[in-house]
Amino acid sequence: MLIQRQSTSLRHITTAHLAQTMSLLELTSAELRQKIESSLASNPALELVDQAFCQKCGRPLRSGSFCVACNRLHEATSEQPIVFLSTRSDFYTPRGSFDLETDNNEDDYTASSEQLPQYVLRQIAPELDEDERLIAAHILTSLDEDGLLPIPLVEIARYRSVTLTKAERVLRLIQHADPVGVGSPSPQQALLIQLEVLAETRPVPGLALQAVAQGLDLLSRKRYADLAHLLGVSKSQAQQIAQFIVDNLNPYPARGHWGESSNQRPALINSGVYYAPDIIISRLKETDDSPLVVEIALPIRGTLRINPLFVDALDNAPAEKSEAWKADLERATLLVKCLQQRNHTMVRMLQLLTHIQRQYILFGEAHLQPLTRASLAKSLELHESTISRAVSDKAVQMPNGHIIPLARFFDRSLHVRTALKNLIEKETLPLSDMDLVDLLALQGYSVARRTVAKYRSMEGILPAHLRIRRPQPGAVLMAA
DNA sequence: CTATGGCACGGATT
DNA sequence: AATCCGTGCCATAG
Repeated sequence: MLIQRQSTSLRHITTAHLAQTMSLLELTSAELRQKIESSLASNPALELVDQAFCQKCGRPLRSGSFCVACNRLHEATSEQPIVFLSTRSDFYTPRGSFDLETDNNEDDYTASSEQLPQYVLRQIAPELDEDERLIAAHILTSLDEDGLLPIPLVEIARYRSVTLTKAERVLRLIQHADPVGVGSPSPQQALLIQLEVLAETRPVPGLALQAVAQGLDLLSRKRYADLAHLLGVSKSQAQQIAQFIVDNLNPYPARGHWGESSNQRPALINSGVYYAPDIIISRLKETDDSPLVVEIALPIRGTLRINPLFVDALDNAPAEKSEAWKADLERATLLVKCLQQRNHTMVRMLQLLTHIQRQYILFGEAHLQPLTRASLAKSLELHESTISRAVSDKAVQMPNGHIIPLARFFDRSLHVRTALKNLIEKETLPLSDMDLVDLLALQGYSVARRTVAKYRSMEGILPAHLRIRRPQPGAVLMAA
């Protein structure tokens, strides 16, 4: 009702409204959370009520997302997935006291509810003396939520009045602890350290180092052609290197690896800490015809709303403050509205998306339905750029626990590639690309010979004449 | 001569 | 408007 009361005054800023709705859409829940936190801190008109409300009827709720009366879970069918906004704890990487004012208590790291810092510290504690422990604690509590160190190390050294060399030693230990690369000042450094550690246990393509060191921006922009040029190799080799990097490294150590490729041993990079997905999909029951349950991360626990006290205070506000307060209220209302809009769009999109890709979600990559953002936009009657934004950078946790980018749902060729992989795995005699074209055609996939070659190299599979007849489907990654 | 990789073009997608 | 992706043609390796 509060919102309604303001809606008249809102009318004149609908353009701003739209603009902000869009920008909220493309944020991941973690990013959105930051935004909300900062708005909350700077805008007195906003208030966070530590109370959840049933998403159906709006009644106060003790746990879950629906009240008992509205609990529709039993109505779900295998056709109709259940999609709702959720505050389940998996979505939150607890990062405890991060108050801007009071982060001067690095000393009592044990008292903090942070998990990553503790986890790292426990690993390296034996190698540290008392002083160094304090430095480590300082560094670890300063990490941002990606596990990177946003402030210069010198500053910490100066603050702790120790030499930079000493601080560096500590940082180095931290970086080599489990999530490898944690505490690095930049994603690039994190990657370099991960390569270094990785190289201790298995061969790493030498060019990967160069790619990260010199071509990182090309890499992240997927400018493989330029990257290839930089490294002096072919484009597809460059792509293979990029693939290797994506598969094995993680520029944001505090996030878990962006799953898939089950043959990756999680020991090294993975840890108790993982990147909280934006969406979690699970089954209601263990059966194959079970309805899907889709939970969309709410960026914050509790409910964000306009503070009623603030509205009351507005009436008898001192004249000179009145304007500023009104502005605050407007911004706050806007944010709340946009948030609702974002949630609504996400729910609608996921509903349809999970319905279409049900087979893929349950039975794996071979069943991915080729789907474009455009067609989804059309059936939802949304603009395609809306879908693009809603999809970009989001992470989904699948029923099998893997965390993948939401964009994977729109892969145009994944099903063909997996069919291809299967064929090659089952082959007794190495099949040439031409043979593969025919076999794929038999399965209903018509692709050109050249395309088969491309898919092969995407999957890191060697050409026929270099494959052995052994049934050894292991991960052949690089051919030097 | 056959199997593959490189490059580049055109249409689809974002 | 920018980018991605499948394909055709040609060069090269085996």
